Amino acid sequence: MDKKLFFQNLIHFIGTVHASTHFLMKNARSDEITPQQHSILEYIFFNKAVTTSQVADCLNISLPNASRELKKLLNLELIVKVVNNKDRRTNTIRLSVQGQNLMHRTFERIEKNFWERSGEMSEKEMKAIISSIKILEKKIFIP
Amino acid sequence: MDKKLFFQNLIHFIGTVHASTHFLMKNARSDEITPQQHSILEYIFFNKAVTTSQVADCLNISLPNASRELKKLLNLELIVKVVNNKDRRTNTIRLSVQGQNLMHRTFERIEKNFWERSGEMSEKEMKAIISSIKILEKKIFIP
DNA sequence: ATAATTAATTGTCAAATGATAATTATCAAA
DNA sequence: TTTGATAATTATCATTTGACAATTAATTAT
Repeated sequence: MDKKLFFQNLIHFIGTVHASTHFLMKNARSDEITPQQHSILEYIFFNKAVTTSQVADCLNISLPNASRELKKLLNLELIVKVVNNKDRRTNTIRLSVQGQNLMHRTFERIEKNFWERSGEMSEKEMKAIISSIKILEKKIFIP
Repeated sequence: MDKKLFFQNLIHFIGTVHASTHFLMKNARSDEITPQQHSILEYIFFNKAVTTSQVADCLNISLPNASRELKKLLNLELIVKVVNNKDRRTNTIRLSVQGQNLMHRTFERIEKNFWERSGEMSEKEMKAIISSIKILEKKIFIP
């Protein structure tokens, strides 16, 4: 298989994932927070504990701006911040209980959108999808 | 398989795709355009011909703001706009040659980032990935 | 033919995000 | 222990994006 063609397929797939995401996100994001703040909370949600630098690096935000947004989230009490003992310049950031609740509520709305679009799904279909996801997560979209 | 668990896996996967996208996008986006304008160009790129309303709907932008961004892209000569004969209130928007070139250059940088991260990939691996993508595109991320 | 819709545009203001310089605190190495 | 590097913060300004009202032109329905 041609590498060029392979990559084209991949890019196309990423495009469709983004399009689907836009659809699933409709009316799903809490209006307490901005889109970027949602991305940050989502990132923390999946990674459990992160530093300011990690947020900046992984979401392509400058460190000062990441720090600013995290401060806002802290003021909203959606995250908690603890200074690391190992290296006291860094801090560990986690979701607060409120932050977790907010994300859960958001995911519920997304789930609603999802099932409305997809309709019923057989056991077999679900299993095929999950195993496809596992393959892609192993080889391409390393979590 | 539990529907709830199935959806959790799916959400997690979408999260990893987004994270990977952020990584692949590093230094890839042309600095002639803003992030949102890039999304719009990407959307037009994959859908060939779209209307202003479609851009607004699919990218979750209000119609006035979509119109504004498209006007900027038109001034940059990255898109072309033709009034539809069927319904003269609407217009068909496509990438200009310049717009196509810009996207191709962007994808080349993304591709470079991708192979740097992934290293070599066997024929067998590529085929497994493509067929996983096809399954997901058929059932979940309908293009 | 008129009225009611619809797609798109323009203009305006507020808010979010991006970029950059300067500062503080901590750590690591010479 | 001084020097240099790193993580994070604060402050500031420019740009981008979001929200909304008003308008125009074309279409559809009555």
